[in-house]
Amino acid sequence: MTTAAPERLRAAGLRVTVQRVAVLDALTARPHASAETVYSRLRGDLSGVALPTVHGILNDLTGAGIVRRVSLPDAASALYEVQDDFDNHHHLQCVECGRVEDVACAVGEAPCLHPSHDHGMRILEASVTYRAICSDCERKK
Amino acid sequence: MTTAAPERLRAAGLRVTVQRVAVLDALTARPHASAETVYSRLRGDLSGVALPTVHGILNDLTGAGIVRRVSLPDAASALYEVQDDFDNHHHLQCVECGRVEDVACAVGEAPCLHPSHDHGMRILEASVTYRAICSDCERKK
DNA sequence: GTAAGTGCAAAAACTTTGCATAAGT
DNA sequence: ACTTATGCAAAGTTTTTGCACTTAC
Repeated sequence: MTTAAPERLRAAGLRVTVQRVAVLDALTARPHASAETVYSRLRGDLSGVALPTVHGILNDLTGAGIVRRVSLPDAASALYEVQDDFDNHHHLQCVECGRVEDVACAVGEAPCLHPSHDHGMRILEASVTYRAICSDCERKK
Repeated sequence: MTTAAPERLRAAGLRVTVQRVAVLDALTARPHASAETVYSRLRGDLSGVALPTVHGILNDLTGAGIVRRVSLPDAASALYEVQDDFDNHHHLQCVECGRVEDVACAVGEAPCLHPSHDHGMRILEASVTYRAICSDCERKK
């Protein structure tokens, strides 16, 4: 069961504002959204939200660990998704249309993979990205 | 054994220019470089290279499969490295200083991992990124 | 000689910064 | 009340686009 937005914010020690709740709800409804995408969704519900504010909120939420920032090779901008601590998944992206799908990770806990040599670094997490071509794009070629 | 830059370009059907050779050589000498980094290295050897040209060259080389574009979560810009078809490696990045290290992949051929569900997509490649903290940065804290 | 690549300037896209105003606790 | 967040404008970065000029084949 997913925890509601206000509780998540309070638990992280952040103030509960309509904007933050709206961003979290928008991301919960549709993950893998860019700041721009979230912004355009909010414009329907909230009167005067500004794009820089959305960036600021996403940064705050990312810093608090509520949201995860995902950098995919075939996306122009950073994508965001709500962080479910117990759901360590990975991403599958179509190199043509940029569509993103979640893929369950075989191992339950993060980091789910271990490098052969750690170069003296302490591993925080492993993320796997699959570059692929979706059936729709394959057909168009 | 690595193939020399001009041969690589010709093999890919690209014209051999001093700029392209210089970019390839710079990337071979030091991988994980951004367009800006490559640009600043070229300024020493070549007279009038422009940053937009470096971007253009990197795009051409990436399109031809000679160079690989790497999007890491803790790097502001895209990084590039020469594509060695028989060396399928992954990346380990320090979240503090952004340092990048290569990690050999257990399996020799790409894609070295397979998603549990492919969502109807044809997988092209899998890339693994480890977020970590290097010993230098750990000490500074 | 013809097609392709480069140089540079200008612009586009994404994100951050700064400060007055507004809202949360 | 006090502190923190938002709105907006302006600026900073990274990357792309356009076109005259040059170079590779």
